[in-house]
Amino acid sequence: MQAVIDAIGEPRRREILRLTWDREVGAGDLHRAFGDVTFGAISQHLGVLARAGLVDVRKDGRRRYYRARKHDLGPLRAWLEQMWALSLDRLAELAEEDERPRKKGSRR
Amino acid sequence: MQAVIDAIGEPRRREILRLTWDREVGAGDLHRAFGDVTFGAISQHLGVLARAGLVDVRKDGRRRYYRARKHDLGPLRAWLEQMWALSLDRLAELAEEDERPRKKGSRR
DNA sequence: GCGATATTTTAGTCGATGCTAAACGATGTC
DNA sequence: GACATCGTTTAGCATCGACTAAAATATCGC
Repeated sequence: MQAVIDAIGEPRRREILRLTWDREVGAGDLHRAFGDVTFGAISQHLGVLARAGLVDVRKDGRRRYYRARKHDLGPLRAWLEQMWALSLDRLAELAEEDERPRKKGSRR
Repeated sequence: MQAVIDAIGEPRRREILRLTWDREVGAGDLHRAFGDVTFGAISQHLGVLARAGLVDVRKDGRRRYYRARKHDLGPLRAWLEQMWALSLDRLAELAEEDERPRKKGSRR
């Protein structure tokens, strides 16, 4: 949870998540998408995101492709919803939204 | 948005939000709830939360009562939901791959 | 193997932020 | 008014994290 918040607390990391949200993107492409920052810096951000479990990495030759792991923003979402659920009568509405696929163990 | 994330990025501030989520709490009571930190530090956290618009303050004599403003965590929630919304189509595809019993999308 | 390419890791700098202690401000009580 | 109580603000310090430049690692083509 803290790791998730730390990860999305940095604007560049949010941008990386956005860019990789529904397709793989190579580290170099990500770097080029920014332009005002070093490759090293981006790599470090990717490291943070990976350690927080928010991106997947696929290695292909000397390239590395990153992709957001949407469902692992879940803790944050759950936290928010729990906050509301504790007090709000929107509980029913939230419960409806919440019936998302609960597939095999992709929990953490 | 950034202000909201910064505000909840600090564990103590999250705890303050939690404590004031559905009732007013005096600054002194909040301080006492922590115990391992100065009154000044708590006051500073309260300032951050207030500036981010995440708490209301009510002044009564020399006391100040704080209370979370739930709906102003909205930006974060909206951001999260937007992220998911952006990938809804793809999610639908994925849902097909899963052996998930096809139920109509209860998404809004 | 050698050099080029793609990425990560490391060392060091700098600015932001949380903390404490102390000064300050405002309000209640005598 | 004098004094205590409740809270905020300030100054200074320490830690953290984002950044750069450079070194290290890995893989490709020759």
